[in-house]
Amino acid sequence: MPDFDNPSVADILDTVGDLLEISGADKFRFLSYHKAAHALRAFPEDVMTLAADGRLTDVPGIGKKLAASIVTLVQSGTFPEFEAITSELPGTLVELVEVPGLGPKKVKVLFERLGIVSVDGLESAIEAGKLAGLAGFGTKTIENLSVGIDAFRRHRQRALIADVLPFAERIVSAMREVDGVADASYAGSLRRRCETVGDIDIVVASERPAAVMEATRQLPRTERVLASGETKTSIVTTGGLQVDVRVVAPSQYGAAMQYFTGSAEHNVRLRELAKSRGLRVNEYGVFRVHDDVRVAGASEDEVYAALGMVTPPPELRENTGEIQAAQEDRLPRLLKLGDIRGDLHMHTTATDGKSTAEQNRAKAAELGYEYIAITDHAVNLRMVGGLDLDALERQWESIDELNAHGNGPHILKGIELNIDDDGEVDYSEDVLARFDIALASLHSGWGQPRDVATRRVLRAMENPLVDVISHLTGRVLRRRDPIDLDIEAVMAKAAETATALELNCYPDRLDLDDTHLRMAKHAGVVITLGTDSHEATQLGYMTYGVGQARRGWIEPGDVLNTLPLEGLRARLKRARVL
DNA sequence: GCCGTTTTCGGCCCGACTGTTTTCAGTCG
Repeated sequence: MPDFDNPSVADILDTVGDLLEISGADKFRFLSYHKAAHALRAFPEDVMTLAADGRLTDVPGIGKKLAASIVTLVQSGTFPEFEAITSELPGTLVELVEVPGLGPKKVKVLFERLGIVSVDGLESAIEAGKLAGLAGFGTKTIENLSVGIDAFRRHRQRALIADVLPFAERIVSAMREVDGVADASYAGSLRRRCETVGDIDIVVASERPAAVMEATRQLPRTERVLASGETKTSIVTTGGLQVDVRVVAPSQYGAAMQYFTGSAEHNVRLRELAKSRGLRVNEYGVFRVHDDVRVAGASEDEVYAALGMVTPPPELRENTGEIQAAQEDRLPRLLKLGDIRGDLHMHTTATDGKSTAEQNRAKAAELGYEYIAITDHAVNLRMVGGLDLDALERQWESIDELNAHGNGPHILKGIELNIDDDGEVDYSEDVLARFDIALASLHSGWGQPRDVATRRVLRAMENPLVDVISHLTGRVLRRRDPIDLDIEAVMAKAAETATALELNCYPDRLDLDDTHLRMAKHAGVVITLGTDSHEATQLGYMTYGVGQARRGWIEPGDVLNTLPLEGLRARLKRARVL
């Protein structure tokens, strides 16, 4: 029986949905595939169990038809609808839809008229001038497609941390079950909490490496074994992700973890430092050069101590000042998930969210939060039903009701405002004054010149009732480049006006990035963390934001929502004028 | 294709922006 998990089934459903859309199928038919895929990804039970128990229809969005298809899929590796659509359209068309500027309709034209089935094919066709004269493809569109292809190439290589981390954790669990294994962990960019990762590095401590190598080759979703030797095996998963598993003796585990966690730059600097002390560092330990005696290696702390420093947290290991800080024992005490007392950015069914305020509060209670802010879209974002004054009154009333009755985290009345072309926001001052917290963000104008875009953000920060600028650059990882902003000017204005900047924790945003965060800290700008959750389960995305914050050297004192509720209120910008 | 139901079929959100097919389709969110 083929091995499937929720993401791999979801990926197949998404492919069918995309191909159906390209083929011109009914909108609601292809959307139902995407809805089912999305629900399956977030569903807390495994698809194989659900299929075996006949409970797939428990997943919202999966009805009788899709349940039967999924059962067939997990039993046979395919299902009739998948076969039918992939015989009509090549599956590679899906990648073309990923190119910014290309949607299903244009992809269909490219396929039918020019036989283009891939991004490479599209690029060749553009270079050969074959698109000229094609209906719907003017000079400007063709020009934009070339840019889109570049962006596609630049962004597609690496996987999002949120897509990889759960899989890596399952591999680690599997490795720990292998006979003779003393310890196992993921290392590399994943352990450093990079926002995207190119592969998964696993380090295993065992005296019986052969058993570990065998277990690696047998991992679920292994498509291809690239290499498999005595202590190292590399595989490629069905999702195209490379996994490298390395086995060392338990006494070498710390050195191997240090070595494979990197970064390369961090390790180079460390080895230079070791050499100056008459030492040598490799994945097996720290050795004295003159007599080759091993002086450390069982633990990372031992390795770093041998080199005269305390252990820097993995998130800092980029050779950007952490080694000197570690030598001087003045490493920051980085933010931890447990420091977060509430989530300051989420949407509800009042706009484009899937959960109610009450459901979000229930999830927040699970997470141990003291408060949350409901921050639905403001009126000018009409495409998602942004809230007008009447809708606001209704929402405030229901929040008052929830806060008065029932227990759970306190709900703050928030809003996500739109920064318009002049840097103004959706409501007048008297309305803004009635929120507990107001975020403002860019939702348009992605191609604007730097000075124009920057002016909008600066203007918004001058509003005394805009507390936070949310997802500052608007980037979407692997999909949309950040808007071109004068970040320095933004930081200076934020500090001057006491406007907080949000670290948006949604996995494909993670906006601010690590560099911006360090800039903010340096400038004395306060940070908020918000998940931008569109359904209650996504409140769990906070962990990815905390990882990013740590990469940005952020400490609890830099973050507003580590404060208790009254402390938070007192520190929001509006407290100065209200 | 799912869902809810006034149980057997109709509803499923929609507006702004872009480029171009100059009156609107396609993309985006």
